Amino acid sequence: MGSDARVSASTEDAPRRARPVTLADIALAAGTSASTASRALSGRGYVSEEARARLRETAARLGYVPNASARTLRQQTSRVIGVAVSDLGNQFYARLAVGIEQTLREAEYQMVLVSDNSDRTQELACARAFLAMRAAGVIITPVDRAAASLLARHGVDVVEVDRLLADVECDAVVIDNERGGREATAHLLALGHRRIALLVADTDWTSDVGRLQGYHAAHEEAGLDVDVGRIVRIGFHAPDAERRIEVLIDDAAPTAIFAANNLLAEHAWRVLRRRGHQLPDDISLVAFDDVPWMTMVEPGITVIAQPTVEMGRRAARLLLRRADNPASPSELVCLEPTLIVRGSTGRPRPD
Amino acid sequence: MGSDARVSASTEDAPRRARPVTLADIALAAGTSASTASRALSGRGYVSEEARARLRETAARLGYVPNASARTLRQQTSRVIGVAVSDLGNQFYARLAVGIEQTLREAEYQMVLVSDNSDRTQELACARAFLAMRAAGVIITPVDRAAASLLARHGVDVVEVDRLLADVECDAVVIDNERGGREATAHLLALGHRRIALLVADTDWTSDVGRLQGYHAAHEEAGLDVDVGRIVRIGFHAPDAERRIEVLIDDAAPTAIFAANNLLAEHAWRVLRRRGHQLPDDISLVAFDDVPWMTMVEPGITVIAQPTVEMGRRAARLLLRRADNPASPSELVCLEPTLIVRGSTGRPRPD
DNA sequence: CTGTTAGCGCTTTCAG
DNA sequence: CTGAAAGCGCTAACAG
Repeated sequence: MGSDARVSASTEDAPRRARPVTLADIALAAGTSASTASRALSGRGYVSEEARARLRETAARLGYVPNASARTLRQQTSRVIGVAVSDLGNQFYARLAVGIEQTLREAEYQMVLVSDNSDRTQELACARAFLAMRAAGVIITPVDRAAASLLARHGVDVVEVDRLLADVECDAVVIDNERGGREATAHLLALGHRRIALLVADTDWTSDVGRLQGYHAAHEEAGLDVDVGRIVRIGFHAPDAERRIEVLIDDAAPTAIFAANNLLAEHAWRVLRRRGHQLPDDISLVAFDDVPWMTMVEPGITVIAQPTVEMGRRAARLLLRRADNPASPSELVCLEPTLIVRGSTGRPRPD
Repeated sequence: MGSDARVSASTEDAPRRARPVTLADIALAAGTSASTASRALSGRGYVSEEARARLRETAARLGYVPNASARTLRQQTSRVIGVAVSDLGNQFYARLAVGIEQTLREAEYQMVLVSDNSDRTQELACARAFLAMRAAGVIITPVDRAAASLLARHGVDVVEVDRLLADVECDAVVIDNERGGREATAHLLALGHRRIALLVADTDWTSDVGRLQGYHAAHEEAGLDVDVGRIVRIGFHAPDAERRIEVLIDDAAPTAIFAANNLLAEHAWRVLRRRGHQLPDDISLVAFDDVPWMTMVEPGITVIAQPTVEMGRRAARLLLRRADNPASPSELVCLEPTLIVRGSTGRPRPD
């Protein structure tokens, strides 16, 4: 390729790896002291207009970039917010991060985003890293109690998103998973389904447990018993996910499937298509967590949608609020999911 | 885990934010000096086995977390790598980040991920933030020359990913966009298409320019002229993207469309479906950048696939290599895209 | 309004 | 092998 067209520009004027410019350099160049320079550039404390202008100009001319470490060390707090999510490759978490960042940016905080791959060890390592950088707060989709607990013990504010796990007091943003699970199931029951399979992650997270409870509750409200043989718990990276779904279909002969997250929905959908089951005539499918492909496939997937980006924004706002008012009682924000009916659900085939 | 007593005690009311444990605290508790404690815990310098064990134990017992700011300030460099991508919500960038993080984690670097929303101002702000935290290096999907230039001027190693933009020497990872564009177009030409529309982002990035050139090159190789009326340049967040695609279809009556990124492919696909065009009978579609929905819709989308995660990994490796050997000449890694033929392309309807 | 001074927590000479 | 001392760059008291 034509990579050699990339000429090295005139590096003469700027000595390559020059010592970074410090406040002292600026003070010297502007004929003042470091403290005045600090006051002028940070905007805190009294500085004459004249001096401020001169220092601003000097700083710009010299290409001054404040040293965040020095500032953090001195002030014992940073403008960094740590964010640890379970899986960046999953659009749900990516969109959460988008919402968080929007809000933090407006408040001039720096998001430090990390993916912990749903691994307790990695999550704990993240927490430690956030502590090491003296993060002003942490937003986390928790995998294990240890991380939030460690952070809280060190006085770092934590906001849990998507699920509640902490055994310490902290703010949280979730959706009403029980209601979501109930509405998904009730929708199928109302259509006349009586053999509804549930695919749900095999965690003890409140998100999955809530959806499972909703599934039970809907049956109960309808005066129906649940056959636990129709409930399949499948871990995040289970390599045999699709085979287990096939077995479920063969053994339990469900007329409908409720897939309690977007990944399981994708697996279920692929299995159904591969085996030639028609949606919704042969089998109905309801998903949890609306992602773009669900409106692209034919028919579209009926889904319990989450306000994902908004969840991120709210989490960030909780943290900012607490930065202003550390004493405020911990708050649980519970947003509402929405049933969106598309073509993947219909009446069951008469027996 | 430790005593529940301290947790419940501190949850009660006041002094929440206990002073963090420092090296001096550990030294004191272990009856030694801070320097020895530092040597013991960081593993650099001579420490007796006995002292090392004792200090390690004390540090663990007190819940010591090293202060990254102090260390960075002292050592004049950090273990942080800044990563700025154009759009976290786009799976391409998310997967890039996944690859980067994998590799950095193994090398015990901390990724600081930021989305700059393809905005020059935000990108520059990110660069400044990375400078402020004395990042050991930066990986960037560049939007503007200014950011890389600023970083390089301050002696920070930069790796560009996905496109080449810098006017300074730096490492980079791209794919052969020209070849990808050529293969996509040649595939359509070979099928007999003669009116091939091109949807491409309206940037001057090498990625888009390369794909455009490939489109031209394929026509040239086939001895065919390009009608520029079939080329539509559509910006990232263009609200009228789909309307412009409709106009294109109406005005230029293409028998095939080459959508040069996953977003444009999605727009094109939605327009085609909405208007009832059958793929590939009425019109063929080739995309660039394979994402999951392309194997879910019917028919599947023929695509030029990129090794996205691998691109991230390679970028991280370039940075690590340069950390070891700062003097090494700048390297351009160019990976190969792959044509995957699916059902969305076929012979044009005979006129 | 401005300069002096001190010190955040850590690492690194440099002597012992 | 260990400790004392200095200092990274910045800001907050505190005098002037």
